Amino acid sequence: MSNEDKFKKVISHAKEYGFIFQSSEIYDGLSAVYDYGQNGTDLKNNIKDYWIKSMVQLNENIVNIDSAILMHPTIWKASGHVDAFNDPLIDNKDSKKRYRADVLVEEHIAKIENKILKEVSKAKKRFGDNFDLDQFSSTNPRVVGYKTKIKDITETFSKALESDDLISLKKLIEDLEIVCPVSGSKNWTDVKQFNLMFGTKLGASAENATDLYLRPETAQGIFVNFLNVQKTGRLKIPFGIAQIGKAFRNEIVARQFIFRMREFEQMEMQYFIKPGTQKEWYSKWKKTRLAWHLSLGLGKENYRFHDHEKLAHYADAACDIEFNFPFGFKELEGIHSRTDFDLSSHEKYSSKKIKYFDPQSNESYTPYVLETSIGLDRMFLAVFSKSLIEEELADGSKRVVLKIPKILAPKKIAILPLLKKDGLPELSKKIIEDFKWDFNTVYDEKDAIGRRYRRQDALGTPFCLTIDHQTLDDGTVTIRDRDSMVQQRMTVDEVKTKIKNELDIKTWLSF
RNA sequence: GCGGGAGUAGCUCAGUUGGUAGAGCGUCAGCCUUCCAAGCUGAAUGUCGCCGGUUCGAACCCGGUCUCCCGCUCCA
Repeated sequence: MSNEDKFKKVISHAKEYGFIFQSSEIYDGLSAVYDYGQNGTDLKNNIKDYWIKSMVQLNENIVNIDSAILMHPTIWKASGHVDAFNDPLIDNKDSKKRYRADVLVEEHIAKIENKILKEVSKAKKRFGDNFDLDQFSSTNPRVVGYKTKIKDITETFSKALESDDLISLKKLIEDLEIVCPVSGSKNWTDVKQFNLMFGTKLGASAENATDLYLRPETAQGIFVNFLNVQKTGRLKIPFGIAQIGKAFRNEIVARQFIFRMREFEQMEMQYFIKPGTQKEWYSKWKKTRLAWHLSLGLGKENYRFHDHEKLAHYADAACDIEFNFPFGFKELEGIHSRTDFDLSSHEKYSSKKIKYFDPQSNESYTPYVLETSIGLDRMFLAVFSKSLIEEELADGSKRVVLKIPKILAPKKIAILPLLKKDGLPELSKKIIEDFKWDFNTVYDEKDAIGRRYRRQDALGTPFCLTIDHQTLDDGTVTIRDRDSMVQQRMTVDEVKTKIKNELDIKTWLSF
């Protein structure tokens, strides 16, 4: 099966079995927005729970918060998003390629700088030890010419950028005769400004409303609450603040099902550390986070690290944990060493002191931050797509089964009376009463038992309990395992113990 | 945003040069059945993505639009 076919099956299975629906479907849908259905919500909540347990419950120095989606607009200036999430883009009409207009100009400048370097190295060869760089640069006519050119371009360029003057930016590209690297043509469209943040308004009356953004990431809610949490929680560095929540990005192109959505959910943890210790914490969290993924048993070969070469403005080291999605290896989680960029920046913009006082060393400092940030929807897609298996059985028949890690399965147990008579349904319901306090339990009496097993397979239910006449006599039931299809007869108490063992969080999360 | 493909039942899809919509699977009710789908009987489910146009008549032709998939592009 090709990857594309496989991906299509993932998407239709997700819909058919109540995991994911397109948002507003009866109104033709809303682009790149999806709803989680009855089973998808269970799975998603179980993923959240697995993450929270691992990150917060098992770490006494990591706490959980839930900050608001709406935040003070200045936060996004301090965080850098107002600048960084605004891209001027331009298309080449011949090659149909799109470029960032500012990058085109920057690359052009870099080319001129290269020419200077060439001149310098030529001169170095010629003059040997007598070479005086400063004197050469200020007197060589070619170099001086290049330098003037760069100065002129930079001036016009930064003026245009600062005032968001898109017309001048286009004119600059035309004047510099920048060509498309692909088509080689100078046939450009106008420069268009794209803002990746969703705008909204605070205040019901139009004239007094304040412009706000829906948060493009959850991290800032943690940074701006750093002191609140640290002081009220009496937390000592190193400590972490975790948060699960929605974020919004007005992606230019949102694609690949729930991989890139306009409204999505992040699970983030910001770990506050002493400056200078970021390298060791970076590698420690890389290890821990990968181990968390591997604990689910989706296959070691499906994960890899991808180190960022071009670092974001806030980072001094960064990498992604990539997962082998049906459309290839793509980012699933980011691990970033964010330095003190965010806290310092908020200190500056808010004019409030944001420092940590270390009682042991008696010094006060701005903590460094190590971030782990995972896309919850991507994690869902990773689990779901890798779990969907179409296998051929010994008798040649096919079976579609969702081999979701059992700890994450939306429904844990299906109670199935072998026959719809002789008191078996009634007995089954009694057993459900017993199980439903501890496990998400479902009941099904319709159709042949084999068909019911397959139905549960398609939903990923790990255990099926079959109630038959022998159950009436001696209280034993048949437990059937989703993955191996093996059946065992045992008492209800033994079943309980078995399931509790298999779903034991301690076993899953001990790594 | 550009290019390509697509949209008909819950899912996968068929539908003749334009004549008022079907199949398989699934679902539901019942029968049969003592442990792994594809046994029997019956039933429900569609503004043929949406809007407009052409036509006596449109799932089909034309225009627009929305949505999805792929490639490019973008992606803290």
